[in-house]
Amino acid sequence: MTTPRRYALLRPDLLPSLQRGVTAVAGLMAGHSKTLRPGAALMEMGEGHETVYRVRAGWFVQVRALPDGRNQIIEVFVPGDLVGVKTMFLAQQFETVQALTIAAVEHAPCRQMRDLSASNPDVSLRLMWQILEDERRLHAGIVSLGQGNADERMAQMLLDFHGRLADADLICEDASEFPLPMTQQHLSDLLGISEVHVNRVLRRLREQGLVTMHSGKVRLLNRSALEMLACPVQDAFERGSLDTCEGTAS
Amino acid sequence: MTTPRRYALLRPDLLPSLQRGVTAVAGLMAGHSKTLRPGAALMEMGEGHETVYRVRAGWFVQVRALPDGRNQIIEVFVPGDLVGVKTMFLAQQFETVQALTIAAVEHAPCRQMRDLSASNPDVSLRLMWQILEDERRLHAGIVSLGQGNADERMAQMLLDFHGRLADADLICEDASEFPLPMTQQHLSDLLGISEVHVNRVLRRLREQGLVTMHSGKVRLLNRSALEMLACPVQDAFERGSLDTCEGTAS
DNA sequence: CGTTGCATTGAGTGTTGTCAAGCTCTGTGG
DNA sequence: CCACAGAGCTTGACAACACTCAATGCAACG
Repeated sequence: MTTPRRYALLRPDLLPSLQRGVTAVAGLMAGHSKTLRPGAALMEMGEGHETVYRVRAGWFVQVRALPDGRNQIIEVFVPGDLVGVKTMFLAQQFETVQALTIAAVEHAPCRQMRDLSASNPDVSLRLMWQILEDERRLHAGIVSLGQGNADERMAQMLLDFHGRLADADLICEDASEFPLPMTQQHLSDLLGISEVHVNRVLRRLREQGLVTMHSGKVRLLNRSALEMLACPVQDAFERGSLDTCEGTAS
Repeated sequence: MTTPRRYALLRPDLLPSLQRGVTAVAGLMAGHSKTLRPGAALMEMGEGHETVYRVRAGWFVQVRALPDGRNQIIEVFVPGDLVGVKTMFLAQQFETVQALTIAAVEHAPCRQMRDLSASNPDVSLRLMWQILEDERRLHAGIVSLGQGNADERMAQMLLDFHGRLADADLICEDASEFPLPMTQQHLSDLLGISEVHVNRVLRRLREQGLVTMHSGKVRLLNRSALEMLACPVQDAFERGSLDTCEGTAS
């Protein structure tokens, strides 16, 4: 069997262990599920938590609310992601995790998961893998926020979601349309751009024939132009083998 | 015995295990050390790596180089940090880790560390803890880059380093001066601000009597004003109990 | 048919980036 | 001891990008 794209970065010899871990974690959670309405919080900032979740359906965001009313979306979770692995080890949570859509999760007690992971390296690897993936996305986010202008951030984000949904088998790899259940306000909080400017960037991309966005659906009209735009702030993994980037850079 | 501040966020019942893990990891690395000159790379982007390191002395930065010449510093490592835990599991590395100063590291083979962590939950927890700390700082970085203006980012960064050095017992908690072996170019790459603007921000802070920076030494002249400035983008842990923040916010 | 939430647009402002020059310090070689 | 070079720091002038404020459009929904 061949390595799925989502595990392309894993050391190949660890793949069997990870796959056993995925099964074991799913097994522990099987049968314990919960559904949430849009806007409902899965975890609240400032508390300790005793449960670890796996997203079965729907989208979630992890948001840091600043004392003066600003918000920063730190991560977005889609089906298949584990949520709350960190909080298995921490006494306190700094962010709120809330549903963007109608959503369903499975869950298991932290304590049980910790015990299982202590006795089963496969489970431990599964948990570690989730954190490593989170971290990879955080790195991408830092680069995007730190070095990208508004257009680059937007393009990078769109391609990132497209890739993640394809990895999770929620859309076909070469589908040009995919769901994005976020308002422009959400995008603003995710990209660190004002809401008004998000709108202007989207207009520009639309006018250039790159992307349209309507009622929660994104359509990528010119993927390669978008990749060109996002390229400077994308990591090699997302770029794939496509090295067309440094062309006419200053 | 009382919990050290650096472990304040860990679930208290895990503290003994973590401390055993720290010892076990140190034991595995004991005797294998290496020194580096400023600018030397510990790990290079694009390769696989077979070694995990622990910083014994000096500062390191993890940098993502963009194809058009821009750079983003993603993390900074100081003594006590483990470097390369991620790469124990990944086939490829996306960032370069390089020394800012003369530095010394201890190291152990990835494979050995992985085997040890599979058989010893204490070691596994020690590795996990490093990643969780990294992730906590990445979250702080995302918030700072996404929501903070140049002044806020600078203030947050200064307080962050002060706290980390104090946690690592490299300076006294209430010392007002600490080393910061970074050029303004480095700060620019870390904060996502142009080099010229970094200079302007520093001048402003100096003129307001908040901070001075000379030849790699920072002096915090008015810590509480700096905390006030950074407050919006700081997490509750860094703020401590100080809740003076939302005062006159719009 | 008004209300509500979200999207869109324009005008004006301000923070930050860019370009270009000059400065300070330090180490090196004459 | 001095001249020089190089790295890093400082400053000013100007341009660009992004933010704010404010108004309007638009669709869903009761």
